[in-house]
Amino acid sequence: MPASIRDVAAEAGVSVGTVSNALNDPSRVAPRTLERVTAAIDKLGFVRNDAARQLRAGKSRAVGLIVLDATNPFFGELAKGVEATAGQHGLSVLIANSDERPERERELLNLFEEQRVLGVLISPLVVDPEPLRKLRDRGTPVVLVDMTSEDKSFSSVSVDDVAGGDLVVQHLVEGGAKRIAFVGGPLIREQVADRLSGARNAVEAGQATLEVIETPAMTVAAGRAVGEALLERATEAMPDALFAANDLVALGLMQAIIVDGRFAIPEDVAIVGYDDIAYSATSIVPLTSVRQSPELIGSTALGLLHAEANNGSEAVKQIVIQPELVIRASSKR
Amino acid sequence: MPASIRDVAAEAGVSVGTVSNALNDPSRVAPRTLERVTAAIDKLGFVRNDAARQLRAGKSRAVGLIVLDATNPFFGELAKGVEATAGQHGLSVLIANSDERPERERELLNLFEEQRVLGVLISPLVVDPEPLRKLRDRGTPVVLVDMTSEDKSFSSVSVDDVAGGDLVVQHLVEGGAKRIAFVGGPLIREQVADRLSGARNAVEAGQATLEVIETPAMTVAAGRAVGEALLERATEAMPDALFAANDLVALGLMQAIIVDGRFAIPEDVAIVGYDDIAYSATSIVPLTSVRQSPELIGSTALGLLHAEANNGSEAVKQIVIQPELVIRASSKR
DNA sequence: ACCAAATGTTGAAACGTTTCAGAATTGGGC
DNA sequence: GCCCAATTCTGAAACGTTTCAACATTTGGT
Repeated sequence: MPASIRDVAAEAGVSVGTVSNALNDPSRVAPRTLERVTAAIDKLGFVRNDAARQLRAGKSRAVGLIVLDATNPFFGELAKGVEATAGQHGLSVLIANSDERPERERELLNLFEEQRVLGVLISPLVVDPEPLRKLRDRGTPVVLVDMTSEDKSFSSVSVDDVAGGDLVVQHLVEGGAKRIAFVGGPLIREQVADRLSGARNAVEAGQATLEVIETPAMTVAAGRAVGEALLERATEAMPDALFAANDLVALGLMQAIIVDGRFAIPEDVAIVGYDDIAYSATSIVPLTSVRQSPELIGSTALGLLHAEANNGSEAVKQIVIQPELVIRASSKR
Repeated sequence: MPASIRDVAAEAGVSVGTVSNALNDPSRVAPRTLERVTAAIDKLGFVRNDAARQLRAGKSRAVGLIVLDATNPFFGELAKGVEATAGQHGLSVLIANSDERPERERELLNLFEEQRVLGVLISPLVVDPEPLRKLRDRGTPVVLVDMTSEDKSFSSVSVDDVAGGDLVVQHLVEGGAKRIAFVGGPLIREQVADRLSGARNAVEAGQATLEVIETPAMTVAAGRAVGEALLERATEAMPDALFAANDLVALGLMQAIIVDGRFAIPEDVAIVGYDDIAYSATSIVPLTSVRQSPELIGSTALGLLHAEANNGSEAVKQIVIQPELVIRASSKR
């Protein structure tokens, strides 16, 4: 039974209304009174009960963030961006983990709605927008993170993967690449397809050829397998530049080529990855990569949420962030 | 203005008490009534207001988790362990990020206390236990995660680093290592010192020598620097086994040795790391490492918290988890 | 058919805060 | 000393839920 505002009022010899004022707008209470109230609070160890405050206010000062995988550093950085911007608006952030399980995602949405959060930021799992739409229609703003919304009724923040692919291939061509291979997959994944499509744009503009090598997944192992296959080719059939659809694949390619030992990176083969995970900078040959700036995504998303919470649906908009090429040794020549 | 339980009661033609019962213990209400209530809930899109429920109940069904760095996969896995076990007890988890900043840590503790969480799991920043002690004394159980408590008044979950160091060196000696080097630092860090001390125990039991090479930090770059220094030695002065105090250092050592090319891993030099980060399994030569099982730490910590919330301070205890050696190619011989 | 027990339902109180209309006090100008 | 305005303080209502004693209805045994 923690001390309530009533206990504080009694201890300080004032009314509860005064204590409340002292808490929320100290300028409205006389200095002497304020002092007594503060003393009483300290003495009793009073801590405001947020449930009661929120019940009265009808809504909370918290936003919910649902990420796909707390283990992925990408989402950690995203959360940091969200938290930083939330702090500026006096909001707090509740982070939860859908673990890529749809039923967990539903549970969390319900939990957040019961909490009457100010809004929800979500990196959605499936393309079943029904629960999200319902939530939004009942008055909780929803912002999609790291994904475009098919329909334009949700705010969203995503990254321009076409531009990213374009950047990479432009850079490779400028470095003198003639035979480029794109490695990644499956191609049905929107992000992969967009990166490839950006690469195609850039190749057409330049003087190079583009070969596509599809992988079943984007892992180090998949990259290594493709690398070993490439090394069996005649030397003249070897691409002189590899664009991997993410960093893990790029690291796998790099490992295969280094173990083989016949080709130097970047002199004989340049390699570029995508995502700029922390380990890219520390690989044997530091990896050129495309940085998506998860922190920026996070803070932008929170900004949209805040706008929508204040101005309603007229504030809905889709923001596309431009990626950035981070050039390191694996492609420098 | 979302629908309240009162609106549902009116719609269904029953009293609010009945709706509440239907929500919390459906078996207590007649099937026909239950049906009407459910229909009314669906029709109105009613979602329970957790603030009111919590106000009435006096406490919430949520626990707070404060981590040092959301970006570190270690804490992501920890969070998963906590969430899984919390789910079994019908609790939800609010994750927040202290970002290694003391004032942020205090803010979050206050936020959680205002929310009247059932308890707090914290990977504490500094050794100023005062705010934690106060929180605990006001009735919120606190469990320290990944850190031993100097005094025994807090529950805690930590990992036995001495045992981990012992395991590693035992394994190396069994593989035939005669001249082992320990690489890591600074040695004032408790975890590093403990790992070294475990290594010393094992060396004394076996027939090998142990050299200590202290590093200023535990990064890939530091490991690579040590590796390059070792390679300048006469061949017969080269250690035949390297125990790195974490995986990043081990990866750096490995990179230096592979680039040099004179020594084979593990035939000439065995390498073992510590932490078993995800990238260890995918390095050029898969790395043997010591797994701390953050998920187990998390679920154990939540268990302690739950016990303390139910049984009070008599449930306080310190748990030390035994680490596990994961043997991969870098030390197999 | 009757009674007791079991089952189902009601309605008001209570949780701790904020809000706000109005009461009380203070202070300045004359 | 008096009046008006500005400042400060008060106290009760309201937020939406759960709880629980009391009331109502059904069931089953005889």
